[in-house]
Amino acid sequence: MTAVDGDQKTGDTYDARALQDKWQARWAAELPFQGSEDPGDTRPRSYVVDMFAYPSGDLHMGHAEAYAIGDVIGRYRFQRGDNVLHPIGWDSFGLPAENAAIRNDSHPAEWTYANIETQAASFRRYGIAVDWSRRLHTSDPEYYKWNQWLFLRFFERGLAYRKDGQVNWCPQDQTVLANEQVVQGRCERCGADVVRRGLNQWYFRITDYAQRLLDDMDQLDDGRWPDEILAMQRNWIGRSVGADVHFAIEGRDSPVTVFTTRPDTLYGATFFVVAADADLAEELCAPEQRAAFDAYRAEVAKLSDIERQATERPKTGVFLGRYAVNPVNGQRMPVWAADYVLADYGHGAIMAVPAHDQRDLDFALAFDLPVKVVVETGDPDPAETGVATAGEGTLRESGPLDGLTKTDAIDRIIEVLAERGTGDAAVNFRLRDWLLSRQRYWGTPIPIIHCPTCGEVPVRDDQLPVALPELKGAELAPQGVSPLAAATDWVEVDCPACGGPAKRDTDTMDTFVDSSWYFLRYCSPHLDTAPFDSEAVNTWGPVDHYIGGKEHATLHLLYARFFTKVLHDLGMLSFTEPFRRLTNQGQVINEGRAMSKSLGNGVDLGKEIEAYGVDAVRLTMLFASPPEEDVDWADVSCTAAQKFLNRAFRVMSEAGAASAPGTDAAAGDAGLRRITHRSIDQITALVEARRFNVAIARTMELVTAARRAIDSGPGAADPAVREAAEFVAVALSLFAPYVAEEGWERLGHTGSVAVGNWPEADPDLLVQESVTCVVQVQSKVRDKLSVAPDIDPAELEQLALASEKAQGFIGDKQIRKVIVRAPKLVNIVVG
RNA sequence: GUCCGGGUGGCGGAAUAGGUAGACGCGCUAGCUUGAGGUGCUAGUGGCCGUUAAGGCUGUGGGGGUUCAAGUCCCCCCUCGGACACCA
Repeated sequence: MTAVDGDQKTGDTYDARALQDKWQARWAAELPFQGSEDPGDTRPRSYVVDMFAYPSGDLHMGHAEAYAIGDVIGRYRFQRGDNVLHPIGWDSFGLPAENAAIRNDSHPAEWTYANIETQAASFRRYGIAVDWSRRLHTSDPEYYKWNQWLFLRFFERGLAYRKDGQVNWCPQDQTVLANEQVVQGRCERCGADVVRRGLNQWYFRITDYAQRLLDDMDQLDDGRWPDEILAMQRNWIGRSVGADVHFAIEGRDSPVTVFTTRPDTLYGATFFVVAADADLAEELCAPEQRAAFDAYRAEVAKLSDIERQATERPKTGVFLGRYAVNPVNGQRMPVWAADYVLADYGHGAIMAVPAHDQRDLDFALAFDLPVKVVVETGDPDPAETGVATAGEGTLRESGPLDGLTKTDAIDRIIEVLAERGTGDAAVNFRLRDWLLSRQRYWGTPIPIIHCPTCGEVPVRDDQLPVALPELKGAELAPQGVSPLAAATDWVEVDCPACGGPAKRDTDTMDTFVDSSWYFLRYCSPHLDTAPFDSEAVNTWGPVDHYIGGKEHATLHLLYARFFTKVLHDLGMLSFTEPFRRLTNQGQVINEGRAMSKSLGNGVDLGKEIEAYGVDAVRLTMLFASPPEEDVDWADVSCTAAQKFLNRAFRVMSEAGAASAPGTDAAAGDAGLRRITHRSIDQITALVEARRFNVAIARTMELVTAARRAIDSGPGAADPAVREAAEFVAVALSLFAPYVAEEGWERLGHTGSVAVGNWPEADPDLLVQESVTCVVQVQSKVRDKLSVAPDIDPAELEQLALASEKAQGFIGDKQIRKVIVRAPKLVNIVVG
């Protein structure tokens, strides 16, 4: 029984389950939430997108929170009369389906599509106002075909390429991972320790867009995206400014370049370090050091990322038996290989300045290398203290830089290097290219054919999609190479260029490719000639409001921005940023912790809905805290939400029974009307500002005011009561759509409340008859006066000074000053 | 270590062009309603002092400062959470 039992005394209550069934059927029949493509439709367009769901099972509390927030935003735009596009889809490729298929000896599609249906039914029950006709699934060939098409466009532009490299390998999932998918040395998905592996893999050249990804953030700041996300992306992109310096290496024809942010310390460089796993280290190693180097390299290769990144780990390395030459003073510097230098940042080699860089100092002290102070900072000698000095100071023992400040020295040395042709100003980014190959089955096949004579040959557009071969069960078991490799019939093809025997690429794409552009596909989800209709996308897009979790700060949200810029450059989009506004919902936790099976503190969404009804669950989530804050389910009460909804429902019912729609509100009780219009004014602003918890609080106040008017005021038949009750229905349609619909019907309306009913507040009714003015003496409140809102300041001052209570505190003290802020405050300063 | 957020009643949270701190809700207390329980309704509820009362004092992590006035602005510190983490 989902109803709250009523009895003779409490009057009408509603049965949540009956309402859910009734209105779900009505919405399904009447389709009030479709986006219109009619060019003659002049309503303003709103494009609201929730991050689509992964079909891992049924919806859980986290979905309930996120989709409730997106739904309020979408429903508000519907109420404002916009032409709203609020679509829904599924991110349906990915590992869990594959693992389930291996367990159950089935095909990943079975598990995937069954879960999608379960979730779709739950979404309908949850009452989200979406356009079901645009539904998409990324695992449909009609969708992933366009992943392949887009890949080929990237490939043509050199933005998709293959290279050998040390890649992140998850030994559990038996696949490589992008940098963004390695979280603190572990696989983002399964938590296994990631190891390094040398492999030849496909990459997207996201680094080409590093600067634009930074620059375009000025379209996203000022509260449009959370500062936190922008900061995380900025850090992830990691722009550093400094110089490239070319060092001659004895016995090598060409110099080796290093990047440094401290070129001013060049005279303090005492040794040179090459990343141990870089090809350069291999090349520079002198024969007599070969054995030591090989042994060291083998050590390094064994380390997991976790071990490698441990902060207190002592510095290790090996001398390569070679010398570099400092371009400014001819100093010979021993060349070492070490794993604290990263192969894929900068040039994979550094000049080491131990006096002014802590890592170099640690290394120097470990291997007894010289420390030379060239910036006098006033701090004690690094060689003695073990603490490098990185602050401001004055240059010394640095030739032409002597006496300069750090900042001036940086500018000067860059000039010197440039004059001599041994260096230049340079910028470096921490961002790495996006590794997109995956050695797993349930994803988009990479549409490339490898031909022994022609090399990498793209599949022709008219041959797309390259559909997945049918594999299932044990055939999908991870083996370190893609399961696709075993499908020999599928792999072995003729080369599209020369016709000779060739092989398909057997890797699939990272599923983040799918999610990098799905929000564009919604605008023309059934188009079969292009990934999306540019005109439709340019009309709807960019997404006005995007809702989803902040765990995607440096994953999906970064990739989607990158894709949008590339597609813009390809002439397919008019805009360069995909999401105008971003809201990150908080998590639903329980008893202070994330819900988890091991803690046994999970809360089942289905059971909560069963017990309290959808409306009460939605309202509870939205009222508990601001959308971006976490909600602790142990701290909230669905019962309270249920009680409030019943109160609201009774007000709507009683008003509906006592008067008819269309009643002129002007004749109604003026006091209640003022409250109603103030509510309209405030709730409008609060919803616009995404402050749903406060908007709900104001709705509660309005219900209380209407209740009072019915019970001890002008009575249920007063037109002002109807006006209040109708706005209650409209406001609740955002948060608790079922009871809002039913209440609207009780109010005598036919059709849905959900679209185009948002009222404007009447400015005349926003003016209060009287306001409370506080009278302060020495800034402490001593009296309160009821005054007209437009009271003359001089008159107010006189009233305040005349206050007996105020006089009691003034006594015989002299009045020094009177501050009047009519009509709210008067402060009398004595002394 | 660096970078972001936060610290307001017993609890979730309101209030920032500086101007009545604690809206709304939970919980709690009392009363009405009720066969009982719940629901519903009414009143109260930051702390301290005060015989109930009237009233007073105090109060937004701590300490300074600006101001007639500070939860809000400035400086210093403490603390909690998150992200990144050998990025040269």
